[in-house]
Amino acid sequence: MILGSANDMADDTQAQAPAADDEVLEAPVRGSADELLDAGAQAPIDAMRHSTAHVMAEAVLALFPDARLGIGPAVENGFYYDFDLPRPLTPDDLAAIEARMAESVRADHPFVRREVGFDAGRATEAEAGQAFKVEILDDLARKAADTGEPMPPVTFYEHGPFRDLCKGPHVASTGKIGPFRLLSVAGAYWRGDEKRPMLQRIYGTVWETQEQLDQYLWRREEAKKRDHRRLGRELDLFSFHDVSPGSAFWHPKGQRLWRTLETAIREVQDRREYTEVSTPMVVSQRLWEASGHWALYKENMFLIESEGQTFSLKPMNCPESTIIYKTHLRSYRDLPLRLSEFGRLHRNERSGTLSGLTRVRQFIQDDGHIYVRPDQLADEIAALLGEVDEVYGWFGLRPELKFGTKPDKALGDPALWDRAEALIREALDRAGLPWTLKPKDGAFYAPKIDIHIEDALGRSWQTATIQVDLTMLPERFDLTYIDEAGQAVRPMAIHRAIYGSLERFIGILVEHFGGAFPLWLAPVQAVVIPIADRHAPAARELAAELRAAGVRFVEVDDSDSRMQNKIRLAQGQKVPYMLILGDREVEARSAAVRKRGAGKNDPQEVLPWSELAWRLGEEIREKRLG
RNA sequence: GCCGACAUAGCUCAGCGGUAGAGCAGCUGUUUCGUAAACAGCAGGUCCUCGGUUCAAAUCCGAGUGUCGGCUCCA
Repeated sequence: MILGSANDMADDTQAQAPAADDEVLEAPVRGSADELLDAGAQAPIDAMRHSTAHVMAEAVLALFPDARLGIGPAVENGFYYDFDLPRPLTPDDLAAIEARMAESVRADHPFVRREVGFDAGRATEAEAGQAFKVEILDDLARKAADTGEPMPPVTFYEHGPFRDLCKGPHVASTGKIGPFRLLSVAGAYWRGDEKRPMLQRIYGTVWETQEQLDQYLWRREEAKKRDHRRLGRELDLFSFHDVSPGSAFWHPKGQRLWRTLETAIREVQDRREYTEVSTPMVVSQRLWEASGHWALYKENMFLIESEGQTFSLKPMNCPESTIIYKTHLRSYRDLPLRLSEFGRLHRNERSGTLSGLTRVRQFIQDDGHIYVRPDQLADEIAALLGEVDEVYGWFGLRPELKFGTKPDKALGDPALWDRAEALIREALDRAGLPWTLKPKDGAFYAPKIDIHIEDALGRSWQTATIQVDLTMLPERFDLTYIDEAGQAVRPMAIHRAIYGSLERFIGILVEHFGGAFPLWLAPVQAVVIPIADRHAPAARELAAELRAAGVRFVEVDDSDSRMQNKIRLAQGQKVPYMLILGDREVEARSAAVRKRGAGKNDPQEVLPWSELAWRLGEEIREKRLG
């Protein structure tokens, strides 16, 4: 069971995971009034971004005098401000707000800081009908009362007609605000609490120079072009349909990606002495009661009634792994016992959270459960980090490790936690890979290492996980092995996934490569292009020779299109190699090799078939990135 | 789940009360061609679904479904 794997793993990164259009907009830090007041304005650019939020609030208030203000911090690439408004905003409204903002910038109002006594500050907001601001102040007051500290003074920032409760800092005047653009409107719960009112959040971006703004908008457009949902359609990899929301239909070419990845990780797992298992997808409620899922995860499970019994589609593999463990009495000599499983999982995610391949209801996980003696744990973790390093190297992805330690709510003996954390730390250091600490971010039953990767656009995604389970599987399922002294002893369990969810991983790879997969991974590795019909038989011969050499996915374009059109099509499908055959090549049993992305003036090789087959075969075997 | 937007041919989109359109893709024919689009013809639609308003609905209104942007959730 990979708790927190695949979807869950992903879930942890939702805040960082960008929207499809590459928007990286972070939610405000949730919690205390202090944090709500912190505008996120640390760097100078942030001060300008936060100042732009003030100017936007001024514009909104001018258009909607009854608007109530939430908060408006700077975020990565821009800012937002939350408003309670009498009606939903339209794109026209955004244009009107932008126009108002431009006026305020032109007027060059100075930002003026005012400090007033708490009561006066509260009265000011109360008179203005700004209930959310009053709430923030009341929270501050309550906190001061609780800690016995004196009531803090309240600061306002004013510019022109606008005044806002704010810690600052700000730029000197509105004229210092650079080129900006309002981007979108979204719903956002007040203080991030779904029980509180939903406000309208306007996102915007602002930069020092027009060039920077243009560059940013260009990057958003580029990101859209490599959106895996778009490329999935254009490259005919997969599709989604309303008959099964949140579950991909894998087309032949997408399935080839899946197969290639599966074959590759199996090779690693065989080498590392995993044994592969497969467990049922439909599982009785009784098992989930034993594992604790019924109490804590039932909402996310698809249930099936049959003959008076309740079953569920498995959302995780872990409990069933223990059933296989328990089919034998295990000896200390059997450990580590590495059980791998390509489990097909179903999780009934809330409808609004689904998104392409990155947040789905059905996915396949390259799951693994490793049962170890305590003395084997450190070595095993080190080996798993080695797996991650090797596998991510195939794609040119640099794994970023995050070490999550004991959370406040945790099961098991604290001494065991300390020990497990020390072992993880040791293993991380031994691996020599950079890692960061995320205190209290462990699972409730175990500390963990989550693996994040950055795609080509620098966006961070969580994919893999390594979790050290001292309690849950071993205790709940009463796992034991017989030690040297003949005593029954508890093993430790490691939950791990390297790709995580294949769906998500493929989605990330599509975006990472922009659809231009390296040869070893490409669903169409080469297209043989006969110039005229008379070259088609030779083209088919070449294709067969390539397949025999391990280039599995070769196509022959023997349509009656002209060569130019065939090249254009193959280029659009991002096929790594176009092999062109005319009279000269057929005569010499060679092919003109046009590589993906080659321009008019790039030199082009003409290679004999045998050499071509050998070269491409080598490129595949070495998983060369090209 | 919540807020908002969107849903027209396989794809990208136009049409926004008065007989459903384009480009690309597809099919057929002609063409056999040297590095990113040969030419011509044909075919292709419950305008997401259900209900309502209207003489008349792709178009206006309501509900549902799905998708998108966010928020929330996320063992």
